[in-house]
Amino acid sequence: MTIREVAEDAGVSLQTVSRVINDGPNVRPQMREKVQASIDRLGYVPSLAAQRMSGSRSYIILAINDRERTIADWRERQGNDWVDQMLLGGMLTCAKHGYRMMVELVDTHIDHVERELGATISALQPDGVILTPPHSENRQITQLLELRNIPFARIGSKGEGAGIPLTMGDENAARFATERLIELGHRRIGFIAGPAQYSLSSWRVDGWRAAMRDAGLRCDGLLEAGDFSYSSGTHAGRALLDRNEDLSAIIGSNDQMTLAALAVAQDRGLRVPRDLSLISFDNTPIVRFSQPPLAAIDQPIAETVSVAVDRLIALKGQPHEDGTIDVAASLVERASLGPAPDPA
Amino acid sequence: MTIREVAEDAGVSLQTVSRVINDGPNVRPQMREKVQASIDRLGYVPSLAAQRMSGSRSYIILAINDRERTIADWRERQGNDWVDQMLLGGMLTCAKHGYRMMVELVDTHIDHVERELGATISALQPDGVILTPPHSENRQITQLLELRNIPFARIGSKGEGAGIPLTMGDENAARFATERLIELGHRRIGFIAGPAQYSLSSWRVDGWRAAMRDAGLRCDGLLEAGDFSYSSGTHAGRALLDRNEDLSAIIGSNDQMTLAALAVAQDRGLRVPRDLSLISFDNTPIVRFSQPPLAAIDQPIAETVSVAVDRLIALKGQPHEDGTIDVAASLVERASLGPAPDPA
DNA sequence: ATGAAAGCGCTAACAC
DNA sequence: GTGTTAGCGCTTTCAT
Repeated sequence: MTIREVAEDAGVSLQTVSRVINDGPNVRPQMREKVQASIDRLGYVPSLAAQRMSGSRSYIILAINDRERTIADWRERQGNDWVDQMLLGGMLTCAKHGYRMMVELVDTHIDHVERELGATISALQPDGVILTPPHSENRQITQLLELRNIPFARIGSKGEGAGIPLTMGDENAARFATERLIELGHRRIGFIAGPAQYSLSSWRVDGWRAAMRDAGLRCDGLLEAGDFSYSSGTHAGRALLDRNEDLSAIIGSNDQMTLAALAVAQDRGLRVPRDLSLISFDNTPIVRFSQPPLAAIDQPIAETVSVAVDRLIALKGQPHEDGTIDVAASLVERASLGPAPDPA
Repeated sequence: MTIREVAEDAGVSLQTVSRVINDGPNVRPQMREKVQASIDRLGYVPSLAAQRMSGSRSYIILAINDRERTIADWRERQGNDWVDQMLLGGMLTCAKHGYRMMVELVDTHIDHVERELGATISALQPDGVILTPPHSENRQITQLLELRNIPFARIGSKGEGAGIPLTMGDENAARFATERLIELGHRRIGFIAGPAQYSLSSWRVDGWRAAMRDAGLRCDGLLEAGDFSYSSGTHAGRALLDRNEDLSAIIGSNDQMTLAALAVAQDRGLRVPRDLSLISFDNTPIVRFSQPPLAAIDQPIAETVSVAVDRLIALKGQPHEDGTIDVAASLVERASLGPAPDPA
């Protein structure tokens, strides 16, 4: 089935068929209908490769994830569904526009980034690329894409520069979680930050700090940083509890670290939420199954990716001018969240 | 960067470069080296679209999943990592061969299957397709692929016919799980089967039946069927417990149903594993977090998909002759598994 | 062992 | 509004 056969069938030129396919101008409605009828009857679908070849779009959006972390997540089977949520938002929205989403894993820290990504770009020639942390702020990557003139979205990035910046309300989410704890009577609220190479780590800290400050509370000794791993959460949890006898709540910057903090607390005989409340970030599936289940800031990954795809396709290469797009996260309350213990 | 520039740079014809790229014959080692040097230096990577256009392979393997079920899993965020495991096995193995994996969701039960899948095939022109249950045994789909001459793998399917059949040791796994329970002293072992439209449902039943028979045990009243949903597991669990006072173990054909059976048992005051042992199928992430964690047959999805990709690429369109490929599943023992209660 | 020519299916640019 | 022409980057013949 090629465009030629459709043209013959409809008794028109290739070009007219092409115009119909691409919703081009200068086709009489009547003609359009006739051609469309042939297309439908013959079950014709244009070849992506041929469309790409003739200089038009490739109809492919490429989503890029951190290779090492993603593979580790898959192998460990901890239920992290980041990729699934990306696919949910990305594939469906791509499909809506007649695009396809492809997923690619790219190493961050090695020096081959350019070669690795460059090769993928050359092979696939995607119409748009979606970068996720920590790639979103990798200069090598953003520069490569800018240079090659590939529109891209940066999830978890706010900087000016090229590419569409999108965030998931990190600062507000942290602020809101903190405010909720304060509302429940908590005064000493510890915070386990993510690693510094993720900008969102510091945004979350900012939100927490702001809420504490607004409530007239001090943050001294209440901040620890981890690297998103369970073990770093154990370490941070211990440090916070060691240092603060009066600690009554902890906000962790992801689920693994917060689960670790939960384990530390329970090891020390603290009851959650009676003695200690916990709020996590991410809301991956497993937090519903801890004892008690963890309250968590839900990251709207699917929607963010969906918005990114929409923008990428709508922009068609024109630069994005509207500043950072923020898709708000929300707090899912669960049993790990309770009123502050009486100041006995 | 096109093949032309490489040819000029190396001072050879386009053809020679093409031969080097494709490991073709009739190139002197010396020439090959020279061209490869140019390729490396210029960072040339052939365009997938152009390769496809000129009649050769598309270097794309398409993995097809059930649309409704997959989207439901993603939305519900129950931690089902089937797609992730497919990607783990599929993407990495594709990459090893210079291929890409694309994921596509296809509706099973509607009559548009042919149009829907046909359109995808026409657009993408994949070099191979991987079918997962229940698509693996959908005649409309297999016939379409056969007709279009697209090599495909059928996961969870044994029939003769076109396509490479692959299974995950369903019968043996069920048999082994049953034998393990018998070894632990269990005599009355209930089985919750999956829905009939999945062949693997009956294979698993067969394995259980065979093990029971070999041990001289009867199966009467011990079989219930669900549809893989939690609620169907609740129903089946109740029926089994209602009917069999002496029931001491249940094997469920997937995690959701087995978790439901666990809840039913606990609702009735049964302690697991003291009063009732449970073994599940799938071993998705959440079974580690139930109380107690569920012993489960681990489905080697990643490896199975990896094998499928390998075969698909190796065969290059020649028919597969070696019969069903079986990738063995294994039992992961967890706290839901214990000795049978004393026949007090 | 290498090169030249033809064409894959489509769209852009131009003609009418 | 519609048709014609050229060419995208590559691999396939086929010549040499």
